[in-house]
Order: sequence, then C-alpha cells, then structure tokens
Amino acid sequence: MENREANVSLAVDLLVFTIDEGKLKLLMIRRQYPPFEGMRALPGVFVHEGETLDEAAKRGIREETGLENIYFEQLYTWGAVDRDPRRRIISVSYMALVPMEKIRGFAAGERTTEAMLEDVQELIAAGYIAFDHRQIIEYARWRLANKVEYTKIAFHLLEEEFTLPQLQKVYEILLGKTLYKANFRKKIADMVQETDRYTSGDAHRPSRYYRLKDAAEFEHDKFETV
Amino acid sequence: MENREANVSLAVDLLVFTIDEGKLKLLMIRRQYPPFEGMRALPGVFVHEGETLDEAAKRGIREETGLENIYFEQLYTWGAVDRDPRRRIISVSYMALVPMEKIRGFAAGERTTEAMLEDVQELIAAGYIAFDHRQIIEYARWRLANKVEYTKIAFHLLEEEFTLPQLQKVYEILLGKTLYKANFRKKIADMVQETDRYTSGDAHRPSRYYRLKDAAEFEHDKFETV
DNA sequence: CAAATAGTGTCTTTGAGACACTATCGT
DNA sequence: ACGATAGTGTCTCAAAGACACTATTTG
Repeated sequence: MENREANVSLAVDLLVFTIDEGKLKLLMIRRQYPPFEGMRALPGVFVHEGETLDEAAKRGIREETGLENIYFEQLYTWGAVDRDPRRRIISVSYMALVPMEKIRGFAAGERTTEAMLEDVQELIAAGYIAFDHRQIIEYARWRLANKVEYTKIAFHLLEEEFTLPQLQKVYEILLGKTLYKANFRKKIADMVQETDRYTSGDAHRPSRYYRLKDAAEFEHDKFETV
Repeated sequence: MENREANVSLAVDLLVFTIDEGKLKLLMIRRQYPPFEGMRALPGVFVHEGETLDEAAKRGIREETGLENIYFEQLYTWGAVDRDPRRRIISVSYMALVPMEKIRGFAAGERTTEAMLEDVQELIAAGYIAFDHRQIIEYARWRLANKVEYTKIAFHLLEEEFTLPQLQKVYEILLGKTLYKANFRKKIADMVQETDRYTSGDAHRPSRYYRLKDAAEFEHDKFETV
C-alpha cells in the first residue's frame, strides 16, 4: 500500500432490470474486445467531465435502451484494485427498473453494442461473466428482493395501469415464492387505487386495472427505502 | 457536459457514530485551512494506490481514532461536480459504529486534526458544515434509524456484554422514541444470550449482562441488511 | 355448462402495543 | 421501610397466513 493518491477512472455500471416471460431479466452486453472478450458484461459508461454520477447513469441508460425517465437508484461502489486488468476503474453501480413494454423496440438497433436481456437466475448460476459483474449482479438481486418487502419498488416494473394478478406476479418473481391471493391483496390494498377499466378478451373473468396511489411521493425515492 | 472522461480524485468520508451522554454523536474535525476554514467537517482520507475502498476506510478510521476491528459499511457515493470547490472529488462515504468505551482515549492526542464528538441532532440542525457533509450526515442518520429496525446493527454501539436496559436505550436513541420495556424484551429476546454476570453497586436491583447470540453471522454483514 | 382466472369472507395464529404487577438492590 | 431501577405476566388489537368459497368471462 504505497502512500500515493490513487489515480483512478470513474465509471457507472448499469443494472437494468425488467420482467419478461415471467422471469426477472437483466440488460447485458457481449464484450467485443479484450479483456473478457466474448463474455457477457453489464453495460456501463465512463463519467464525463462536468457530469454527476446520476447524470452519467441516466445517460448510460438512454444510450443502451433509448429510455428516459425511468426509475433508477445508486446501489454500491466497487473499488477492488484489480477489478479491471487494464487500469484502476472505480465503478458506481446503479439499478434501474423498467416495465418490459417500454423496453420493446430497443431490440438490436441503435448504438447498443449487442445489448440483450438475460435471465438473472441463469446469470448468477453461470460461470463466465466479465469483471466482477457477477458479484454486482448478486448484490443487486439480493437488494431488490429485500426492497420489495418494505418499499413500492416493484411498481416500477409495471406500466402505470396494471391488474392485481400482474402485480402479484411481479412480487412473486422478485421474492421467489408464491403468495396467497387474498392476503396479498390485503397487504397492498392501500397502495393502489382502482380505475374503472377492465381487461377483456380472455376466456375468464375480466380483471380490474389499478394504479399506484399518490404517485407523487413515489417519483422521488431519495431517502425512501433502505 | 463535455464528452471527455472526468478527471477525478477519490476520497472516503467517514461517519464514526457512537453514543455518549445519552446522545448519538459523530466524530468530526475542524478544518484548519480553506476551503471552509474553521468549519466542522467529516474526517476523510484519499484513497491510495493499491488500496481498496474498504481498506481506505479502515485506515482512515485508524488514523482518526486509533481503533481497529470496528464495524463499518459503505453508505453512498457522492459525486456532485462542485462539491469541492478546488477540484472534482468523488466521496465514498462509510459509516462506522463504535461503543463509546472504545473511543475513550482517542481524546486530543495522536495525529487527529482536532477530532471531536458532536451531537448529531445539533449537527443536522446547525448551519455551517463544510462541503456537502451535512447532507451526508442526514442520509447516514436516516439510514441508521432505518437499519435498526431490521438488523442487529445497534449492537455495534455496545460492548460485547451489555444489559437489556442499556440495549433498550440504544434503540430508543436511534429510533428517537421511548419503548415499552416488556415489549422491547420480547422483540430482542432471541437475538441475545444471557450471561451469569450482573451489574453491582447501584442502589437498585442489579441488571443481568447479555451478549449477542451467534456473533458469527454477525461479523460479516455483507448482504445483511440493505 | 365447462374451463379458466378474478375476486371475497373468515378462521386461526402471531406479534405489537399497553399496562400492571413483582423483584432486588443501597441507604 | 423507601426510593430506584430491573424484570415478568397478561390482555387487547391488528396483521399475516391458510383455506374455502363466489363471480364472470369465452368457447
């Protein structure tokens, strides 16, 4: 441990979560060049001059998905000395949640370097993930499961209007267990507000659409949760 | 927002909490030079070459208090562009908790640049605190109150053996409200293990000493709490 | 009317909260 | 015996959990 101030580069790594095909998925890229060429990695950007960390995260999300105004929060900062074999890079990780409907259309196009949605369970079980990204993913996954229980974070994975069965499914996926319908509804009853719209066309009873009650306090989750 | 990678310095800021005189206190220094000369600030150190963030935090705590092996965890990373008027400094904040008994003896001595314990309530109410440190303190204070409810973090503010009235006092200070004795004991019953030692010398019934049950899982709080 | 999913009522169990009581020290 | 703090028993009420039931659509 030399007595010199470290010379570091500063990046943000992005964990863009969504729910697709009944599974929790994460936006990943495939690396085109060494190190870790060909392996999957989290998308990320370097922090620019005159740009805050939050701004860098926002820009990164826009560059990878084309999306603006989606929910994100800072997660943790990773500073192992050799986490990048080239030079010292400090990574501030950000977690973003977005409903799948919004993400459709990002597909291949644009500038995204082969961005793709990957099953989080598979990613965590998998071997080769670039850098320390697998550990970051594990941490984010754990934190997400945790926050579901005492915040309204799950709602960010749904569109503005949603049915209670949809909402329950999101909770079940994040928590990794099935829930009793009646009990679940009692628990979230005072977070939601019913609309007068219903699903239609399915061969069974229609489901009422709800929306999050007071979306105001919701928007800014600074100090909201942990 | 220019399109150049930011040139940043990397520091860790330390929030060393303890309980003294029935109040939650924070270790602060008084700045000797501009900017913010004469104002109170959080102690902090620059991250050295070859040193991880956790290592830098540990070193900073040792330099400021002479203490080793105390509990600490990363809190949040602050990256406003002009948070330091001199140049761009990214601050990774760390929160440490230490029982007052251990901190006695740090006093004036050593290298600490006039370190002192300040009432957290007063700090938050006060005006002039250097940099964005007041915001950092507020955040840490909020997070601490939060974590008390669903983790065993409060125990780090006590020595290994403690009485239940002492423990209750810690909870009350962190939560900012009084608790019912009987209910409190029921709640923490399965976290503690009784010893056969008692307080003595006081003009009232002695109080039994307890210790935290399975201190093993406790030591490493990575992934413990959000 | 059958299959399928949406939605409700209610019993049981658990834990939080409030309060009253007993216990043991020093003086 | 008294003042002071430690420690326990128990009632009430609210929430979590489990389960059974009713409701409404399409084909």
